[in-house]
Amino acid sequence: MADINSELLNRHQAPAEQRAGRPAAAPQSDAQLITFVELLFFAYRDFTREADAVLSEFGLGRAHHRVLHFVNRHPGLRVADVLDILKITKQSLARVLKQLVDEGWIVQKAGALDRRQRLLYASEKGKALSGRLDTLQMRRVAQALEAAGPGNDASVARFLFAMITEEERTLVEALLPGPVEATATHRK
Amino acid sequence: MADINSELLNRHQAPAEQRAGRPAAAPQSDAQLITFVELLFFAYRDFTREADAVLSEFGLGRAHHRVLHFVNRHPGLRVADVLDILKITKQSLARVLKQLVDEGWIVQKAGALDRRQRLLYASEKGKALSGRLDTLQMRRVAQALEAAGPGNDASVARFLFAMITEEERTLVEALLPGPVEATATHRK
DNA sequence: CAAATAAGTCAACATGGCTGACATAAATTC
DNA sequence: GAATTTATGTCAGCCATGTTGACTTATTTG
Repeated sequence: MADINSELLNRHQAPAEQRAGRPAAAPQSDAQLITFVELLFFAYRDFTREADAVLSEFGLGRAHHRVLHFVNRHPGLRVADVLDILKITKQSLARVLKQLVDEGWIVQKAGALDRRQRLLYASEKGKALSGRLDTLQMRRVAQALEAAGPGNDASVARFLFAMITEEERTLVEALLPGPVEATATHRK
Repeated sequence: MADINSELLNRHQAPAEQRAGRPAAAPQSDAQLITFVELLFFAYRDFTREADAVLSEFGLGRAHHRVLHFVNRHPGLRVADVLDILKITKQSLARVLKQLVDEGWIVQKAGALDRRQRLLYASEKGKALSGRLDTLQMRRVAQALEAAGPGNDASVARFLFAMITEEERTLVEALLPGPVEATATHRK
């Protein structure tokens, strides 16, 4: 892995303007947009790292984390809700959910109104683990928001929110702790 | 999936202040930080969707995309470089790289100085596919940057960059088309 | 009561990670 | 020049997590 840095440091690409026929009036050059594409990959790659390491101590994976997280944040979530949030199939969910229930991270209760429903709740143990993982990820995010600069939280939130497929945005907004526009603490 | 919206819309959680003993001076409330954690999940989930769909038309997956992308962007990349960028094992890479080479998306040339090296280049066909996928993802990013607000590009870039594990940042910066601080077109 | 719905389950398969062990060719070092 | 290190490839197998399709059970609803 020796000299990847030295090799690459002198390889910054030519400006997009001298590439395909794109007017200079474009809001972003291709090179700038590619920067964001690549940053998203790297950011997400590392975003999940610490949590994955903790999870593996308990014989759990990222899939378990996602289920536990949303169940913990939304007590009483139905199985169908989780499927809709994660966009995975019932069978994929079944595998990880079964383990989470068998090992006591999540408990199921029949719905009071509709007894076909299995409402999901994090157990004390589940809450503790979910909280621990949340702490790791919140710490990383907090640090990154600081780097973004004070007063820029809402911009970052709007960016991430707009990355979501349009049809999904109302569901996501309903799931979030609060409206996307209210993520700024320092300024509006 | 009927009533997830109505169920959830009234479930916004109590402010973090009335939770564990955290001073009010904290730069971000827990709820706000969780918002970013969740937004990252949803944003990335959808970020990869369109590209995955195109890739599957060609019998390729996300792993192929990542290799092809970085090889296309950095012609002459060595196998060891790709491993270091993607943080996967040689055997994982071998599987997808073999297919990319066998099917003519990527070509290998022995290094001129060190003939043990297999320098990787995207073929014309590979460049075309990579470009097509880049276009999809750049379009999505451009739209999201617009939503973030003009002049906020650099903030978003700094946020994403700071999400990367510290030790990896110099390598990533070397790979990007330009310095992270130069992502703003409208203002500094 | 019939039909629709919520959830669970079985079987099989694909993708993309992983480990460990070993092979080959070329470069480097002694 | 022989020995070692390095860059890459490869075999074999395992694991996690996604997929499809078909079918069951309990319960609610029309």
